[in-house]
Amino acid sequence: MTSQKERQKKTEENIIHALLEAGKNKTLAQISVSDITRISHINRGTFYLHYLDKNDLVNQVTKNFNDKVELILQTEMGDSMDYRYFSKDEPYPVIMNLVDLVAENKELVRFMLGTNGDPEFYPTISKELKTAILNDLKRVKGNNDFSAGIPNEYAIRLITSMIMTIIKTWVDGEGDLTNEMVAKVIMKGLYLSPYEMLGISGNMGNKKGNEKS
Amino acid sequence: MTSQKERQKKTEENIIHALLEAGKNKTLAQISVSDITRISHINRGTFYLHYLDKNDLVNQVTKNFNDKVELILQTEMGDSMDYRYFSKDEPYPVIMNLVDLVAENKELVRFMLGTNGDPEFYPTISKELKTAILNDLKRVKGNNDFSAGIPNEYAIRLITSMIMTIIKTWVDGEGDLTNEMVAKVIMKGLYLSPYEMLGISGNMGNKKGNEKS
DNA sequence: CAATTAATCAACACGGTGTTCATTATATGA
DNA sequence: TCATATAATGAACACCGTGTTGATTAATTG
Repeated sequence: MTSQKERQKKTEENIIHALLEAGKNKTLAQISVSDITRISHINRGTFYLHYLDKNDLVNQVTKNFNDKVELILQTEMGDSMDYRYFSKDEPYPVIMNLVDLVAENKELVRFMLGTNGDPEFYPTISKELKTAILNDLKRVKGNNDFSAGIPNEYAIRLITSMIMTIIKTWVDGEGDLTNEMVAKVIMKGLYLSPYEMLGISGNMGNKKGNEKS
Repeated sequence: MTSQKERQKKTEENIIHALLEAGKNKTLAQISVSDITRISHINRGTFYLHYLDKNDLVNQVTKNFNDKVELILQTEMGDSMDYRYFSKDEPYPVIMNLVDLVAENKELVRFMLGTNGDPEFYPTISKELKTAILNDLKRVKGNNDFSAGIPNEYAIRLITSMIMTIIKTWVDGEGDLTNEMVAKVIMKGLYLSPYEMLGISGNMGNKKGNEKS
């Protein structure tokens, strides 16, 4: 029935599941290999047959996810900043694919982005996003700097943090929003200012300045 | 010369300094009490005369900072969303005070917000900001929901993450921006969309929709 | 100078780590 | 089916950081 590889795979799945389970009560740092093996009813020695240590486990799990993110960014990013998507009120394919990926790994993302998770998770994905966005910007606007009074580094970090914040809000929440709804929220996050989102005098601070009084 | 209290205070300052020093190479979780006492040339037993454990140390340090944040938010928030500041191109006093506070504790904030820092640091300040903003919104717009197609929870989290991102970018960077410049960047973050910041067709996705096809 | 308090030092049991080696359980394929 | 791999178990090991204790030294106070 079960091959040797399937047997190993099942053990590793148990280990990963136990990691996420332990993560409900403890920080990643507080979780011990002993915790994981206790929860997964696996011998502690067995753990070390599969992973070098706890860090190795976490690295493999997160790298697996990050690779999928990179794949999406590298293959789908070309369509971003295409105005047609706005006129159709459709999210960029990149965005849609990323959201779908998150949906497929919601528990993992919730844990890793959460207080108990891996502090490296957010920065790693953030950096991937940042690179992809920068490439597209250069393609659209040329190599020069593209600031409206705001240093590039700030502007780009704000975009990535906007995307990450929406995703985090989504996985943290009750999950009532569909994938497409979340993708559309991200799209709005690109062309709406915070005050516009809140319905606060959308034009009071337009770029031309306002000398009403 | 040095009183007993000053003696103790100096020891605690050494401990805190050693914590930040150790944080340059290790995660907060990886830092051991032994690390801290080695760096500060203090007996390990002495550490336990001042703090219950490593967590207690971190909690005291962060709580001290967070209390100052709350004080600013509670005393200065009233002026926020006052249009006059926009017409004068001046940052809200709240923003200015927060930026000044960060400037005074730059190394601490850099560490705590960084990958090696306390995973609770960001969420705690974020929650404080969120509460303050919500209170002001209710004051300005009444108790109802204030969405422009974006759920409230998302919109408010986006504002706080925008502020936090700018602050993190600042403390991470070379520090070339002055306090006032950073405060102004935050102000722009309130009424500019990411695409507007990057100088990308600021009106292509306005709220009325664009059916140019 | 005597009393008080801060800091040091050595020793302790405890718990998790990563490794080892022998043993048991399961799958493979001739 | 049976011998052979290989996956998983179980027990033991030294190592390291923890948090505590009790005795000692150092510094401040009045």
